[in-house]
Amino acid sequence: MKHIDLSLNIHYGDDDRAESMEEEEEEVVERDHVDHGEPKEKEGEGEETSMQNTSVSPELVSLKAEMTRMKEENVLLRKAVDHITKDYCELQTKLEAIQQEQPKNHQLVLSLGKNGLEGAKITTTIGNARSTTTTKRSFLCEVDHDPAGSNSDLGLSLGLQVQSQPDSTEIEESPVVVEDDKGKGGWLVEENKCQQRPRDLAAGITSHSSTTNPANRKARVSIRTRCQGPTMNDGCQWRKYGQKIAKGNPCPRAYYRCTVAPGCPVRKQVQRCMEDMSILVTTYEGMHNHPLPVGATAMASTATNAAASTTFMLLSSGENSMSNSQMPMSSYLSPYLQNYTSHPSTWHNFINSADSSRLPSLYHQAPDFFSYSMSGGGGEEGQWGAKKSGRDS
DNA sequence: CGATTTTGACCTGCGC
DNA sequence: GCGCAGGTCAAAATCG
Repeated sequence: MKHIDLSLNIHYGDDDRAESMEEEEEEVVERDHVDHGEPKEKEGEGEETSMQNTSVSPELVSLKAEMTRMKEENVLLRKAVDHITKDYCELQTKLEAIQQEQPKNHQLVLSLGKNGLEGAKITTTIGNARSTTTTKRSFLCEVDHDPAGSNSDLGLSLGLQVQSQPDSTEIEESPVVVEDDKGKGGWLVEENKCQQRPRDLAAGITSHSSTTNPANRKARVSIRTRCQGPTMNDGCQWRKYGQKIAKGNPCPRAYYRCTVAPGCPVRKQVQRCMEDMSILVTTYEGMHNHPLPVGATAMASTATNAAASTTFMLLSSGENSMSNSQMPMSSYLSPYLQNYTSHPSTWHNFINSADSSRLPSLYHQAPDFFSYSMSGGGGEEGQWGAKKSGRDS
């Protein structure tokens, strides 16, 4: 009996990615059969005649037709991958340009303490976004997402843009911000009480304890994401060093320390949201004292290294806990994320091209992935999130 | 056997 | 000063 190899070898430079694409291809083929509602032999009609003449089984004919279709699909996918790779490179270039501007802007943010922010008029320019904002306690940072796509080529998907409000308009506290009802446990206050503890001094941990230089204070980023696993995969290595049950939330809070480099002061807390157990609240603190892994470098110069590393972590947060694979998935997911933030249609394409069963939360609650709150060293906080692109969580 | 996780104890800051 | 809550330590347990 003749053996026909229908396997498609698509090399995307990443095994998992290639695997998911291949699986997706198979799904496409199956879906096509259903959608067309006609025998698949029909497309290979010309061949079928000759095949019948040579008394070849219809099964072989259908397999041939299927193979042809898959080849075409393969070509399309290759083009898509090339296009995405090219976009990714362009975005990285723009990101670097933004990174050069960002220290200046970030310093502005850090120089404003909690009290200093109240009523302060902030004029910030990041990328092409310029805004004048009168703030009450916090400001919102939001990924620019232009549904019309007119502003899609600005690389703003990685930038922080102060969401403008007309003067005298107060910005509401975001529900994403981790802050208790007394307003004392949240980041705003914590920034003010951030001190270097003797134990940290003994351990050589460089806590940003300065009370006079806000820029030296620890930057903290709180991120909410829908995640089934115990934690998110952000490309960094973390070691759990403690767990506590915080008051008011039955879900334990886990404490992790970065172990990529010895002595790295970055820590993160992971806790499930009490209101919605599917939401994982991850809070990062500190700055990495080492180069981030490949997958975690793409956004390393946003507000903090931690903020950067988590931004694309969101995509990998599905079933994959960091413990089962340290592969920086973000290395290939970030371009999709970046595109999504400016191209909802691209995001949709990515979703369709990925194996959605492996990214359940990503697929169904994509908008939530892009919300995070952050607090710079000065006690102010921001939050950004991609605007919804059709699919509600 | 080394790395990681678990878990109770301990430390620190804050409010009363 | 005391109690509470959050955060960290470190020994024991577990995992690969």
